[in-house]
Amino acid sequence: MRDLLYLKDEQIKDFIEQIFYAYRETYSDPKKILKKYSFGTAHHRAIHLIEKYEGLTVSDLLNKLKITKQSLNRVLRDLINNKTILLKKGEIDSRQRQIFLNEKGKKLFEEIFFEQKKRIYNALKNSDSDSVIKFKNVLTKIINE
Amino acid sequence: MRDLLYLKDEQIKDFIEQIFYAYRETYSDPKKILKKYSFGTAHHRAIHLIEKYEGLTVSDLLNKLKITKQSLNRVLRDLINNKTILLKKGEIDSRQRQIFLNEKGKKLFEEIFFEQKKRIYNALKNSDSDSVIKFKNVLTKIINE
DNA sequence: GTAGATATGTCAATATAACTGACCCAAAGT
DNA sequence: ACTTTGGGTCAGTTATATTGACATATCTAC
Repeated sequence: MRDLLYLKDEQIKDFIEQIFYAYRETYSDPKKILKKYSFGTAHHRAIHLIEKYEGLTVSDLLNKLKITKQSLNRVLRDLINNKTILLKKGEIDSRQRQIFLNEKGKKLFEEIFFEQKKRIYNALKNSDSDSVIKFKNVLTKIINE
Repeated sequence: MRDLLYLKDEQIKDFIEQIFYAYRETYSDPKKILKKYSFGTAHHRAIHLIEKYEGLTVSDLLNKLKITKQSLNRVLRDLINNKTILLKKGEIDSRQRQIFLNEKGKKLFEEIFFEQKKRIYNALKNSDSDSVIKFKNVLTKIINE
């Protein structure tokens, strides 16, 4: 049997604590910028995914965020009113809406990302690629567990 | 110069996305148990830290959670009323309050932790110790950046 | 020993982001 | 034609955080 002595409860408690801190700090960094636009972290998460998965549908976004459509709708409405995103009818299925950042949204994303990437970049720049790969592998396993 | 080609923006965006998922999933698992006691994730985080740092003071907890004392106070009041925690006067400085889980709190913690540890344990059990160490190192760097 | 700083607790109002439940329309699939 | 799906919306509620003001007890420094 594999040696699991390094995997004690105290180690697991550490991870649970650290995952909280990592999330909180990572999403705290761009809050000042968001506030300029009267947006919060809910808007931030949506913008992040819309940039990363350009043209994704409302239900795609719902599945990633795992919130109710009522909650998402408030966020999307704000972003539309602010001219940060635009919705297009789905090409294949015209019931669907595909979501895109417009020019203003792209600029906002870059501003947010500039602040947010610093933390990750600085943490990783002194790590070797093996550490980066292993970090990602473990993170993926935690998510898909 | 070190080769940083593996550290592109798209990789960093992945990490930002994955840190969100990892946090959300890790803290979702015990929500059913918390609900039985009419507690939420705010209570959960407090219980976790009180268990891990037994006897910590109110200001220690504030520094870890990084919320206002008014927010924390609501949580602590709920936990005290529920007889989950108890506060003792600080031994050295009697202005301080040291926080402890009582018997009921310890049982609740174990119940929560049992649910929550599964995800982390299963993710790590098939990883070698090098992966676990490197995962922790990167996570620590992200937090302390 | 008194003045000021510190640790904690509390009242009140507000903001953010989520929830449940009900209902609507348009378009697609059968 | 009928049902299902994707999306939007109204209304009310809950959970968790905020700001600001103020109170009390205790410690520290002079």
